[in-house]
Amino acid sequence: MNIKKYIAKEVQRILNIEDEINITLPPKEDMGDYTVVCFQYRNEKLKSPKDVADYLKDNFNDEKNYIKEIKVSGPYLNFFLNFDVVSSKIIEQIEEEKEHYGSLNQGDKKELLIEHTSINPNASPHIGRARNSIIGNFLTHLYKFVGYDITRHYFVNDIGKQISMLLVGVKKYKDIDNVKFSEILDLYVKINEESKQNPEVEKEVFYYLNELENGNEEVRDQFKKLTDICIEGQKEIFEQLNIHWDIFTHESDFVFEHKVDEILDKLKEKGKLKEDENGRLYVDLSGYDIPTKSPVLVLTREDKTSLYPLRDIAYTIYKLEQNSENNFIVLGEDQEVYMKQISSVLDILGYPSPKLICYSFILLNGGKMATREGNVVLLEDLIKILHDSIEKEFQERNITTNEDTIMTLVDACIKYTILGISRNKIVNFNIDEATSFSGNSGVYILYNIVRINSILNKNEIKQTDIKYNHDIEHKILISLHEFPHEVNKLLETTEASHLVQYIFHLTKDFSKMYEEIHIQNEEDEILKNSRLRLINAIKITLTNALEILGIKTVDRM
RNA sequence: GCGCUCGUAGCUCAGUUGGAUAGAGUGUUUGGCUACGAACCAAAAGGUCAGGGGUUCGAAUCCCUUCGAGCGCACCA
Repeated sequence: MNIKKYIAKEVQRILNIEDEINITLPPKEDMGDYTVVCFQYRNEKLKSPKDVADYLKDNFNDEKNYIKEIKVSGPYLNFFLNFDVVSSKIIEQIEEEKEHYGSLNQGDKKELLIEHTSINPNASPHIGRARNSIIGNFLTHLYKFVGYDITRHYFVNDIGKQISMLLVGVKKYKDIDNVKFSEILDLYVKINEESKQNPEVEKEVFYYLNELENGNEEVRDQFKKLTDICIEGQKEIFEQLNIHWDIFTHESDFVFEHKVDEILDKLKEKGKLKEDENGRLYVDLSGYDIPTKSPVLVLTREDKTSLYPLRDIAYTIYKLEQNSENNFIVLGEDQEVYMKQISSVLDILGYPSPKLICYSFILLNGGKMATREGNVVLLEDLIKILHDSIEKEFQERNITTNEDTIMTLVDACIKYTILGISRNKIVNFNIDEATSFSGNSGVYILYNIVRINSILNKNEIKQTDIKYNHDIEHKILISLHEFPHEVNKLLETTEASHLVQYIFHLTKDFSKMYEEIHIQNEEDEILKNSRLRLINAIKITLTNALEILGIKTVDRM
């Protein structure tokens, strides 16, 4: 059953048009349950929107008896649903589909490849970087939910200047065999400071880079050792947020396996590879619409060692060869133009481009976070702070709990907060707000699901007739029925904040229902059961919605 | 300087893709735990939707312009 489609079809039939009919929700509940705005359907015969509304009302054939009343309110045509018929259909659909409710199996087991995070292996991730991971993780769960078969990729940047810089730092202040992940960030900040004063550091950095690209096995081992420590450390932190990957690909592989040389050869064949007076190789991208001063992309240094774009192109082609149809990448806004350059090169080489999901930065106290400068809030620190304050909340309430529950709440707080803000909006990170558990927060949502559980555990659901007699119940029913539309919308916009809004409104409505009407003490057996089934349906829908965000629920808290 | 993104309540953000009187959370003031968990609910106050112009039945939403913020603009990754 799809009530919107039902109404839309009938409107199309009456007006004899093919246009997509936009069905909206009226601004106030007492105005109706669904609205058709009639301005755009005026024609020769029906000159005013009110004429259209009247005409639609008079000719509407409600053959399934879903509609109780149709009211014309100026240019608006408002539909009041017949809940005696519709309620049980909505509830039964959710009960049948359970953990799949909301999915229309849009993916149909097709494969989908997504790359996200890919942090430089020189430090512990900060919350700015985590936005990438959390969005990537959301997309993974979204597409999985609608039936795609997902492969998650992580590009290990193990060959760049930063990692060489770090190597110099570690060698200087520490021992490469004994350095711990937790020490890496300090070492990295320290050596960056020093390289500003001492040009010798930079020299050394390039020395190791050169040796690496020239196949010096010992240097290669050292790079590998260092990146492995970092990647393992990062994985451990992301594990706490239940974020994982299937495939880790090392950037250096594309150099050692001469994949980058193949790219250069192909570009040469196409006549697009040029060399400047210093011996650097670059691609000429004139003809492509790229907002840079000069339409070129430099691929190698003077000594022909590869620059990042060249290795990235090789990597992207590797991914495209596995999946060229559903190929996603999550990148910060600073990479947007760069990605256009890469796409242009891919086009020259005859490849499509990955679908780019972009997001704006997270600012700290109004300023940008920079690993190099050390002014960052580390994800692991945020996790600790949240963990401790949640633990304290439990103690104050005299509730015994466990580590799993606390960590699920921590995870919910972080993801809910980050995903609640539109991707292209800058996030001003505030530690006090991030650790607030009241109002619109992940904890609020999980708390209300716990209240539902608490009632369901004490009462058995019997399959009786369904009836509701309260406005808030009707409002919730419509929200529940809207969920598959919401998921569909997500696939178009890939904007998680829409779903966060949906979750919050539904949760708030439940909370209101909980406050205003009896459930387990209701004497009318049919009403009581209907309400139990309603809150169970709310639980299923919320759980599914949270699953899409990558958030788990708890039974008790 | 040019390009992209953003500017909505004291603060943090929504706004159903151009529709009805612009909404939440937080903060402030106030009321509610002898009914299912008060990490909750209810009420009040709070707005020149950055400013100006335009498009039309209708604009926070689209176009132009000014101001402000973030990001980017080849040899970092």
